Amino acid sequence: MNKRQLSAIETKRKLISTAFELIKEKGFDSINVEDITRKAGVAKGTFYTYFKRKEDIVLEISRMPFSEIADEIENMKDMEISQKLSHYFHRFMECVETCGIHICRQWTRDVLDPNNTPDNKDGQKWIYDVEMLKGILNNAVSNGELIQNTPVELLTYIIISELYGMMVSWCMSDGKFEPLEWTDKFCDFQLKTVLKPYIGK
Amino acid sequence: MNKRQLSAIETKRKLISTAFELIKEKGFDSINVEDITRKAGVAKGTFYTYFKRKEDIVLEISRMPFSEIADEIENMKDMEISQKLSHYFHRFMECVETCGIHICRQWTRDVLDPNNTPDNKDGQKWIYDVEMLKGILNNAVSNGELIQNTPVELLTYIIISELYGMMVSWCMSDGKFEPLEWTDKFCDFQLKTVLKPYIGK
DNA sequence: CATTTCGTTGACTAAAAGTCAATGACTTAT
DNA sequence: ATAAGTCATTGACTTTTAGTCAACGAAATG
Repeated sequence: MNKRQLSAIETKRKLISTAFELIKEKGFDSINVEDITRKAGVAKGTFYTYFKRKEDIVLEISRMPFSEIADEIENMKDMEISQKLSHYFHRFMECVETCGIHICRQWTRDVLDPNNTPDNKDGQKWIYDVEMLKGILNNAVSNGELIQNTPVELLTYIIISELYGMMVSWCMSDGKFEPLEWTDKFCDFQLKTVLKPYIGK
Repeated sequence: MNKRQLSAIETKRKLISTAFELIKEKGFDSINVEDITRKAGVAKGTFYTYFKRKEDIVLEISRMPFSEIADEIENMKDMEISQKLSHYFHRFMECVETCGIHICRQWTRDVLDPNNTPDNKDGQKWIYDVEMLKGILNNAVSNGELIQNTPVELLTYIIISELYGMMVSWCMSDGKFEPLEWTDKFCDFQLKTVLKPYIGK
């Protein structure tokens, strides 16, 4: 990797971290692209070298903390399904808290934005979550933890709904409650209930 | 009420129903304010007599179908809590289907939009839902259906999360599943589980 | 050293949201 | 009946900011 490529990566990194700070503090709509580029020390046009639309940077910002979760789950291969899912829930909400309300708000708005071009679809963490969860469940079916005719697709959507619902409610309520406290107290419980009919052996 | 006031009401009604059709068909971002006013047969400026921002009309559009639910619940005074909640879930999803994916998407985006001015806060169905649910639960506590120290506030948020999570997941998945089918199959079940520890007598 | 590549620049364009002074049909007062 | 006043309506205009692009020049290539 040569000097040019390195500085390009550095420029993009700088833009992402600057945007993270600015959005976390002031909110997405209160800042414009020039605020980001000015603070990052580059020209406005540079932003559009790395991002198609202003909105796209939020997907990248959130990808950072959330992507770690996938690796962590990967390392829990031999643990039982409820532990994996509990961990996933807990860490998801931890990331929600790390990102803060402005970024979670905007992230949700982005994913619901129909102008979000198909090229960005892979920037949608949403997709990964669906696949990751399906993987966890399918795995549990393979090794007999869950019975053969478990409705994996359906359970995936139920579980994801719960998580996203929690995040969205948190944003809507302007952060009135503690996301983590809530997950730890109630989601685990609900999780076990949803899975119970399908537990094998 | 004189002729002028009547025609003003009619103008607003026309704008709302025209916007409903247009947004349902093409999506909020694909149409502009002039598309709405042109089709409604009024000038652009008229839109801003009735709505502060383009976004505000979506809150009004969705208020129409959803507001009926409150009345229906009111008329179920003597029924038991699980029936009330089941009905609420079912009707909520019915309204989601009636509004269609474009409007549900934009509605969620609006409620999460920090530029949504405080004057509009009462246009946010969100608030009504929270209050209505709290009412149902508090009622059940009063008449002994639920035990005295039921955490009403917490349960309210859990139930709402579930509903909104379902709607948001539906929007995110581009309408891949049938909202109503889902609610009827799973939410009732989950609902009963969440309430079980607090059932009185 | 000549040539090409490509990250960077910032003035410029585009698009549509939102404004507001003027209008005239309708209401009210005399 | 007429004048005075009100207010819903109008559409040209302003504002804002996202997004474009031709030109630049430092670094890579041969």
